[in-house]
Amino acid sequence: MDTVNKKILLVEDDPNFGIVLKDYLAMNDFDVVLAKNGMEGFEKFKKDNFDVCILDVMMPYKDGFTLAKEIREKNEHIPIVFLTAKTMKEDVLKGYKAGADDYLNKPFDSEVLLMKLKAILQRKGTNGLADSKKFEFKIGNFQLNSKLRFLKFKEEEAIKLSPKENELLRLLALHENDLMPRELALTKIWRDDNYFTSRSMDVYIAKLRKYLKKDELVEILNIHGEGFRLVVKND
Amino acid sequence: MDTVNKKILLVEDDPNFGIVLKDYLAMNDFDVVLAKNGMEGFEKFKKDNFDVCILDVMMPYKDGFTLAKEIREKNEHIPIVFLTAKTMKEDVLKGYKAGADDYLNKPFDSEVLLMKLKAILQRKGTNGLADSKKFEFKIGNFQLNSKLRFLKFKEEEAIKLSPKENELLRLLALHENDLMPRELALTKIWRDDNYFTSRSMDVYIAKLRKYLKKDELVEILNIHGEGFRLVVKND
DNA sequence: ATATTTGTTAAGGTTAGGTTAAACGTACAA
DNA sequence: TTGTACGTTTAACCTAACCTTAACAAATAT
Repeated sequence: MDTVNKKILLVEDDPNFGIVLKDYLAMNDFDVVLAKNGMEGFEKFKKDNFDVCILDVMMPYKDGFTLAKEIREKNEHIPIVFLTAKTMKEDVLKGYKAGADDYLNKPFDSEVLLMKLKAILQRKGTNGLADSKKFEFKIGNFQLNSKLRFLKFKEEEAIKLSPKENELLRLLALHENDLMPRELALTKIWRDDNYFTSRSMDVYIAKLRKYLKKDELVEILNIHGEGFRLVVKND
Repeated sequence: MDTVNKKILLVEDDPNFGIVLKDYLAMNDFDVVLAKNGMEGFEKFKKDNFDVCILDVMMPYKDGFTLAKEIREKNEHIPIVFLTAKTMKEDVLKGYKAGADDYLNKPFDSEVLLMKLKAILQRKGTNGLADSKKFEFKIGNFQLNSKLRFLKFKEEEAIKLSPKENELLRLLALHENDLMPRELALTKIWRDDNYFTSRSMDVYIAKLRKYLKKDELVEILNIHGEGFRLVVKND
């Protein structure tokens, strides 16, 4: 099962309201990253894996709609919820065009927001069967799509991954910054745990390291006798 | 894109409002089936394939939430939009629990409803159940008409496609930019999955690649051991 | 110091896929 | 009937992809 909380990117320029909402969501077992404007929001989005984005519409530098479009380019499945002070129809329409999953007018009932988040997460399937359905990952400046088996660095052309490379990297990503036990990979991916499969896995670790070398923020560390750890610096 | 209208199941007990809304949606190129209550709504749902359901909450015999649950049992992906006269919080919460995709309070702006429908249908994209009806596709600079079995590049003369070529390309297009599993094509088109049908399919992939070579934005990629992916760059 | 684990590269074998051409089958026309 | 046209399958050959094993070097543990 997953003991890890759902991660929310909250982009809200009003610092007072932002902090309050962040704390409220944190109280309800969400991990919240707060960004003060669209720019910062996009930077933070690129550096981490989120389950939902909550975007304020009215923001300096970059409004919520523009941000939403940028986010959609990076991840076409992540749910986006807009917050707006205005009930203006044009805004609503623009929001849906920008790929909104939901829409809330300020002031809104915080309980309704919670309910919407729950509903969205459930619908996207990231709730219950999280691991088995999750196939899009952000690893530093890389984007891993383990369904289509490719790894993309920034705007470079995607590298195709072999099934073993793909599953191994996915497993490491699921345990990002944490131990991924050697035995886990062997039983899950190789379905056998012996000297040779273990050496085979080491070969794949070497391959992945070669791919990931492009980004100095990303590294696969060995924990002697235990397993490996996918480290992503600067969070 | 597709010339076939999206089909909506509208369940609304107020006959005046129901008819007006139905006509309004019909005017906007939806095929609408109107049901006067939950019972009738469910019967009609079972008898046809819809793209979206719009359910009134307050209805005699069977309310919208109950109906939504029954519908969900039959089809876990079909989008459901609730209409309610009340702004009551409990209703909203109950709605999301029942698997709502969206929510509208009466009176609502009909243009907003249209936008929501569009957004929902777009989001559900090509994996809606309306697949079987879809036969016109834009693939980069190509236009595929899988009913008339031709493929047209820009203003050039249309290329005639054989039945197998046509069905295979159509299946790829339905999964544009996503994995089209090898096995899916074999079972759907060849109705058999063995070494020879598989090789036959490869031959057709080669033929399609030859046709599609004209447009460098379009490409059929192989995902080793999984299937193929029709990639369209710059959309 | 010695044994064990890990890092890395390269060679080998196996399977899947890319492509072209010939064989096959069916429908239709002469 | 025989021929022709068309779509599809099978064959053949080749390349690419994938995974394992081997070999040796380096790090780590006992």
